[in-house]
Amino acid sequence: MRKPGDQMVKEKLNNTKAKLRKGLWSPEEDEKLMNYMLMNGQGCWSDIARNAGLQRCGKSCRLRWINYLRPDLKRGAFSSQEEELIIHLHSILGNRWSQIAARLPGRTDNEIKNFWNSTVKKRLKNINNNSTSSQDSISEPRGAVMQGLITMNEYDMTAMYLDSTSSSSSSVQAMVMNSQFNPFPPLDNKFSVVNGTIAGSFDFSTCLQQVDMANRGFGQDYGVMEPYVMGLENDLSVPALEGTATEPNNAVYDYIFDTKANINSQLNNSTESIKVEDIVGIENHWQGDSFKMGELDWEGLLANVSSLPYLDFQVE
DNA sequence: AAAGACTGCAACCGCAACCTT
DNA sequence: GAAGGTTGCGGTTGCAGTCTT
Repeated sequence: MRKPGDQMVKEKLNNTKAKLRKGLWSPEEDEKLMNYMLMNGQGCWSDIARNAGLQRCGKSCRLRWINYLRPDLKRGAFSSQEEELIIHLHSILGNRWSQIAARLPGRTDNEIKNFWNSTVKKRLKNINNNSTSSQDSISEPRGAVMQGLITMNEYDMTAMYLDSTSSSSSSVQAMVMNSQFNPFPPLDNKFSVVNGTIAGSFDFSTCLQQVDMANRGFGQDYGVMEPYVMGLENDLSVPALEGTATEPNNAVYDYIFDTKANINSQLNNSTESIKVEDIVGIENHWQGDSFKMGELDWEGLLANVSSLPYLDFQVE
């Protein structure tokens, strides 16, 4: 970075800095920047700031243009479809807001970040609290997991997701120890474990959420998390959940937590990494035919998701 | 009606990566 | 290769508007 060598340069810099405005943009400033951008297009931002007659730094101009003035920006609240997509993409990408924004036309990374940090996070947390309070005999986070395993209410799984990501004991967790245990039954054609052992780590909650989203698709409700339970039943000799969706099955969640602990200890010693697409099989993630939602090409968007770059999960 | 608490969001900050000289 | 300059990103902050008491 620049480190001015002499006092004169320093003073000049300070004088320049002192003139620069900060804080909220006035309508006049917006107009200046908008006009300049429409006339001249994008270029070097510090030049733009200067040439447009703005007492702002280039960085500030860039931010204002990208987050507010750009003509292709979509205004207004997020639709439920966008919300679903954000939750889904966040489960894959984490806090890579720019990458998430790249898959939501007309939305900015800042907007999505704010939306996540205020609306989504809070909503999921509330739902999680509600779901666990109805199971007061089961402690956290078990209550949440139990609830998620038993029912498929709208946000059970994402509530679990949030619960686990905010819990230090299960922040970055692993799920799969060997190929016999497949956390993604609907995706089993894609899920594979390297040499019988997962060679990296990923969020335990994420895999559960993947199952949730994969089973539901957009707007679908399967009621019970059947494939997950079937996976357990077929492969692990753990009794499947029987009867109604409200009966807890201690064996199932005990197994999951034990497995989780085992995997964690394995992964702590692992030095390799695994690609997320190997795990979730994104291109086969979405069931059903084409989606038509609002004005967006959701099918295209989802296809676009399949082109996500590989993500290497780091072992903690 | 007023004051304090809460919320949502625009904008800033620091950092890292990349490009240019 | 080093240093300066720019861009882009994610985390954080500050403030205006809204809600609650």
